[in-house]
Amino acid sequence: MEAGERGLQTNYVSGTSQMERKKHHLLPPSKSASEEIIKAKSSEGSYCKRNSYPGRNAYENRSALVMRDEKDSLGHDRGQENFHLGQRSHVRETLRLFQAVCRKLLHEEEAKPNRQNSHKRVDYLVARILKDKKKYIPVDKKVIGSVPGVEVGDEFQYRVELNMIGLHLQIQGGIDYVKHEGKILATSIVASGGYDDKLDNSDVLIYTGQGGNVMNGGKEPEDQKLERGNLALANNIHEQNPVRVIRSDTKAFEYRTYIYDGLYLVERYWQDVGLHGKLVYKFKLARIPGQPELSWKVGLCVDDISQGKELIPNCAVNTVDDEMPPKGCDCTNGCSKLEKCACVAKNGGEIPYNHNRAIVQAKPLVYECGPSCKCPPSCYNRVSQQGIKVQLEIFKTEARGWGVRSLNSIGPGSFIYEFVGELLEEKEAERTTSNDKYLFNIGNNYNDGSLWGGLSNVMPDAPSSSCGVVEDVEYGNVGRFVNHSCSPNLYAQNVLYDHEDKRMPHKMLFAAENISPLQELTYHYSYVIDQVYDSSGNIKKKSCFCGSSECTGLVNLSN
DNA sequence: GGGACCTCAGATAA
DNA sequence: CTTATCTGAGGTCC
Repeated sequence: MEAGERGLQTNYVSGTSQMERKKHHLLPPSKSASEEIIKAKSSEGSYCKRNSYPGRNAYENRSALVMRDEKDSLGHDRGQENFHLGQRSHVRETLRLFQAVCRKLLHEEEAKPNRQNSHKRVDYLVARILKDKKKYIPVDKKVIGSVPGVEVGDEFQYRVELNMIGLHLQIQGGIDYVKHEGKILATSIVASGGYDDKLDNSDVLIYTGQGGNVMNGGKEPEDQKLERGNLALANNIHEQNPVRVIRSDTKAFEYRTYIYDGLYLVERYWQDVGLHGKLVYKFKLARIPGQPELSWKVGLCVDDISQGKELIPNCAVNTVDDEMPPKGCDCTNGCSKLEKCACVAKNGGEIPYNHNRAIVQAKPLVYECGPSCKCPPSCYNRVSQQGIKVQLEIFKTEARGWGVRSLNSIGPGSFIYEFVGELLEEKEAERTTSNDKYLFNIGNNYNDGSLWGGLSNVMPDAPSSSCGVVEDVEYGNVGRFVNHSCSPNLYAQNVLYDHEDKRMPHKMLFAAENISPLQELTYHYSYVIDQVYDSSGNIKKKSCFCGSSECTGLVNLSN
């Protein structure tokens, strides 16, 4: 295999013939960028990259498309695999950064007393900033077929995110296309119900063409023309090249999401009379078989999934005893007067959460309003104390025993659950730890880089320093089932609200990124190297199967 | 109070 | 340089 070809490969294989396959392997991201990434990532823990991608339910049994490739030529596909994994962390990093800065700016907007001259479109603003800072995934030419690093089931909050990672390069347009050998071919579409589409749950999608002022109510409706996006989609039929489909789910839990639904082929198109009486184009797209099932489809039968399995009840109240609580704030208006609120002061002058209850950024310690505060439960500074909001489920993973996943989409910064454990002095922890208990340090997530100075460090991948040892005991909640990952999607945040003992903060787990339904929740067990010994004095290590490209392959703990 | 509808400013690619 | 575009926020109406 030529090194240069590596980047040309996409994960897509439709037919069996080499000729057919070639059609779908077009227009890669830049070769130099790909090679750089491969170099940077492939040396890290390669043997750990087994069956699953980091924390993705739908990928545990991997895409059949890739499997087929692996049969063809093993060496070749390992390179491709590495490339994908490298790109994947790149993609995740980019999205996290975007989301983190969005939360930050949104937070600032919310704090403004009058919203007159405020930026209404935080998404555009942040997109611009990241573009200027060259944080976008570089795209030399538009990719036809799978985009490396993006997997079926991935979810996004804003359209610009699709643009940022090269999944769909139109900011608002629904049909993205590229010129190829004198013809325009559609590369991706966004189906969000703006037009009169048939968006049922089958693998067939009837997509309405663009134009005709269907979306623009101000103008006279016209017949749609077979040009631009419509022409591109029509051309796809002859070329048989795949189209990436991104669906919008407006009925998602909490907020709307865009979901990457995988590759489709345009089968035919026709004209129809639209709602306004003018002609529109309709395109029939069929999902290419062999791709991972979409979780939102599975989500339609949530009841089936949860049957016979344990659904987690609301988070157990913490185990801290009832010492006299400290004095809280006297705010009666939900602590919106920042300069007057005692709790806000403890947080450095701001409420650490957005109005949508997402934590803005990791801090060494977050002070929520507590029982002694006069503010109502609806106060923006009461989030994690209100317990689990997402539906969690314990499930059997492929290679890691039991794990935990959510039945809902989870927005970045959302509170997930409280780790209920018991604080122990380190020595005592060593002494009392038996083989089957979880023992690990909970780091504090303090990150000193200012947002603008250290953009890439806004939301840490893993706790950094340690400040105590927690042992999960028998009354431990869902946290005991959450697996370790070297590139986790949760992180632990210290929170105080019902007492002021900084040695015993609540360990609250928040989402570090957008998490799709049924995707496994993981976090970094921030262990301290060489700290855990077995009974004969040997350091305990355990193979790690998290599948992350950053995986070291070993977890130093007894598990 | 929430959902459906409207309006309007918008950034970018074509 | 226009112009089109399955945004996204905010408002209104029921």
